[in-house]
Amino acid sequence: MLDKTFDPTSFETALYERWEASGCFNAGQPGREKADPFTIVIPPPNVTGSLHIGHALNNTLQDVMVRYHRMKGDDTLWMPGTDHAGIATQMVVERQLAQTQQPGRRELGREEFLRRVWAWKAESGGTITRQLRRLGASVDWPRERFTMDEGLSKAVIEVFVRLHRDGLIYRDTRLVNWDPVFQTAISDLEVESREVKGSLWHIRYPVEGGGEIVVATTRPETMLADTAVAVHPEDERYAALVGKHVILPITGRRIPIVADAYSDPEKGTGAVKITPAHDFNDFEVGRRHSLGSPSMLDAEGRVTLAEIGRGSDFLNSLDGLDRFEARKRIVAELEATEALVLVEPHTHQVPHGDRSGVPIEPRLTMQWYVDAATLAQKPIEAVETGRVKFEPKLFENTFFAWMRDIQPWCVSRQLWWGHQIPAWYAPDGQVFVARSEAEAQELAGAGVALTRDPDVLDTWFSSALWPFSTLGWPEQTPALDKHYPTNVLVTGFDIIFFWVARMMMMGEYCTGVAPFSTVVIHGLVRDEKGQKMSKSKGNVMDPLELIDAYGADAVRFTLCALASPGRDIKLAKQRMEGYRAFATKIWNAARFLEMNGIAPDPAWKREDATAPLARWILEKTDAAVASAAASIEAFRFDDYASGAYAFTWGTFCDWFIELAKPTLSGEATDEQAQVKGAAQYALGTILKLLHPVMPYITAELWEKLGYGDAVGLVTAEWPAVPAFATEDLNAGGIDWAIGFIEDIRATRGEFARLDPANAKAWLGATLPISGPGLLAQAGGNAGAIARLAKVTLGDAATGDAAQCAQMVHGGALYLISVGAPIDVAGASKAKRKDIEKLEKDLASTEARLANADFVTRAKPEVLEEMHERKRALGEKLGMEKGVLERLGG
RNA sequence: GGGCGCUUAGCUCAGCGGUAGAGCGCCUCGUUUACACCGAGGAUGCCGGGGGUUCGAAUCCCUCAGCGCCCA
Repeated sequence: MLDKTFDPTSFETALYERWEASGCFNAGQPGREKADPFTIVIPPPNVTGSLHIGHALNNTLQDVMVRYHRMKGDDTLWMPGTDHAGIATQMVVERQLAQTQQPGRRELGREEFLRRVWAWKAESGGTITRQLRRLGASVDWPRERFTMDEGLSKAVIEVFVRLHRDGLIYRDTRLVNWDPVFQTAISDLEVESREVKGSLWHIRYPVEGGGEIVVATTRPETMLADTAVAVHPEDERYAALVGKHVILPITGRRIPIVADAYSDPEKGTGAVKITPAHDFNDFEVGRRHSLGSPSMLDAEGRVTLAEIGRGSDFLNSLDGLDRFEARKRIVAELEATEALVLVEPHTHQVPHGDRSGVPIEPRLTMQWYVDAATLAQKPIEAVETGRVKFEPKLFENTFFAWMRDIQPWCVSRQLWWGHQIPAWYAPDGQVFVARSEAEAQELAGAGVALTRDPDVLDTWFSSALWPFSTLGWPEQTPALDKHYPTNVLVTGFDIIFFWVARMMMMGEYCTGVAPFSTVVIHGLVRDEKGQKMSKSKGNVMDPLELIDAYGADAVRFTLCALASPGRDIKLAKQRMEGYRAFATKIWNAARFLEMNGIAPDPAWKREDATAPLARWILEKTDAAVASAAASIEAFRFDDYASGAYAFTWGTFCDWFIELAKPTLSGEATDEQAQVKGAAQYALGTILKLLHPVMPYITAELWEKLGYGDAVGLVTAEWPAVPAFATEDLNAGGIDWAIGFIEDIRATRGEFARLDPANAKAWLGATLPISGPGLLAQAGGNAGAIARLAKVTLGDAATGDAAQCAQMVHGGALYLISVGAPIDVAGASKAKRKDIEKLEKDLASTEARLANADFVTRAKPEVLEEMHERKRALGEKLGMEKGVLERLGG
């Protein structure tokens, strides 16, 4: 017997353990050797991470698809794992070392430090994968991969070597985004703009031979490395100065005034200082004018005079100062020497490292670059030709915009944790890229001393290989053969560039095909006010806490139901309460069936179900199954959830169970047996239907009610929809009965509504209702109608209409004898309102039919519908007027 | 500044050419063979403003306004 109260926490964890232990989530289930594959690779979460609500959404959607396809009989693989998150992980371990007063990274040395990182990973790297289990994610755990695994590392080396061989990876000296905290290059995507309230300093630069030019800058300290002043070629104010030189304050260096369209005459003074080594735009200007590009900051963001030379005592005193301290001193010095003209408050966007949180420095260094523009060609074409589709399609624009303007991808990082670049240098600087040191030595020749590049690759380099490296590439493994290319990638739109673009570039390059055929983009999960969740705002919702409070199924269902394609989700706890109530409803419905001796019947045959109610629920069930499948296949997770909800609660609980009660409580007839048979089938189908989104409660009920064991549901066959399914959705007049019951209930309300004293007396009472042909029309549903509408049915309309509640239904008048006085005023008011509405509708329908253009141009079926509408409205209007008349109104 | 979206019932959102839908909330009523995390009934919409296309527009086009996101 089911417990009276539904408590998800009492069975969720145990169920998951059984599922996992049984291996039912794994690909290659028995008998599916020849089945179609269905494959999703998880976008590998950061190994240092923990599950946030965005992961919960992302993985719920994947799980819905995966569980659905598994039930459809596909050989389904959901590949799990994590990425090694170079900077984040190194940061975590370094912080841990510092907190426990252990020697730092540099003191430990690379080898020992890496040993510590692996130790950390072994101990703490499983947080997020444990949490995925709590969510119910049905991934193939035995195949779990990590981007630093041996096989995946081998793939990384292989790709690097191949790219190098093909000239698609090269070393270059360019400006990179430099993170002074981590002292490494980071990618554009790891940089976020933050609005900063700063100043615009106007500085006077004396012109050689007399005069001056005032430049405006947000970064005065970089003037130490200025190599020019630029003015707009058409700016008449400065035309005479172009070609002359200025003498830089502080360093005393002589630099040219150049004409360059980069300078905006409208901004500041119209003259800008050019510091090629410290600004991306200036770097371009420098290149156009063949300027030098000395740096004035070192890797830690401290002033260095190494490239600009020593000079005055003041200049020399800056050596080694932090960049912000140097700015203060330089501004003070400029002020003291009256070189500072003006300081304006100025709010501007400053790039910050997303991990370190400090302003990044553009820094001129030699790094390894991937020729992304070339690699992007095939992915672009794949999307253009529809080989890869975005859902929703709109996001293809975002993809194109980025891919068509893609910059060289800097892949080297000055870190220790990651895939060390397979490049070795000879003493003369010659580079040998090879799969191993031995291979490099072979290339270099015996006896040449080789040093390996100390840098590692960007984490995204290995993540980009994830869809095939996890399946064994570069080996042509059976798994790769079967499951690659994968079917779907699911990700948030904020991460299109990280995942989608890079996986597609590498997939096309390495395997010749796109790594997936559909990209499902979902929105961000925000708080109920639509604000982004953040720790600082304190509005973060922890999915684990939500699961504890509402159950994993309710959390999953909520996310699924709210997942309109590509739209952000405003998540309120209230929604989860609502869907927890849904889970409770299912539980109670199951209990009701159990209490009525309705049990799974493997021998049950749908052909035997001839009773109208049985036929009716079977047909509704079939329609719900078809619609759920179509929604999931169309990636309409919201439609899937709301359709299943409406069917389960509205159709099955509110109508089927209620209509079945008279039969169930009566004699053990053949009809009762049929209704019970249909009921057990419908409930079993509901459990299957909801299993992709609510795996726990469905499995628990599946087992407790005796449909099978909870593990079995995972691979149970998705319900079949027989061909006769939608033939007759009004089997035996059930739909008529429902409409009739609804009208009686509404009529009661109208005729009792405004008179509380009487209302109470007869709202609760069973009243006689009669009308022409009623008993014949009600047929086998008479008992149910009587029960649900609280009436006793009679066949002919008799009695004094003025003393009865009157109901117009389907072109006939029905009288409900009332034991107490009816609310004449209230009913008249309601009728007048009905009549008004009917008159309005009729008038507009008639107007349309009177329009010659409409009659000649509208589709025939629309025209016919209008005629029928006119007829029905006219008929109903006439009858409602009669009702009002008899009421004396 | 450039690009993309959004604006539909009090709230959150579906619908995207044939007379407006859901969930939640609200109001009234209700201990009936599961369920008060429930049941029954009800109210509520110039579908952001304006213009156009069409026999017909929430739905297509233009425009304005407000909001949001991305890129510079």
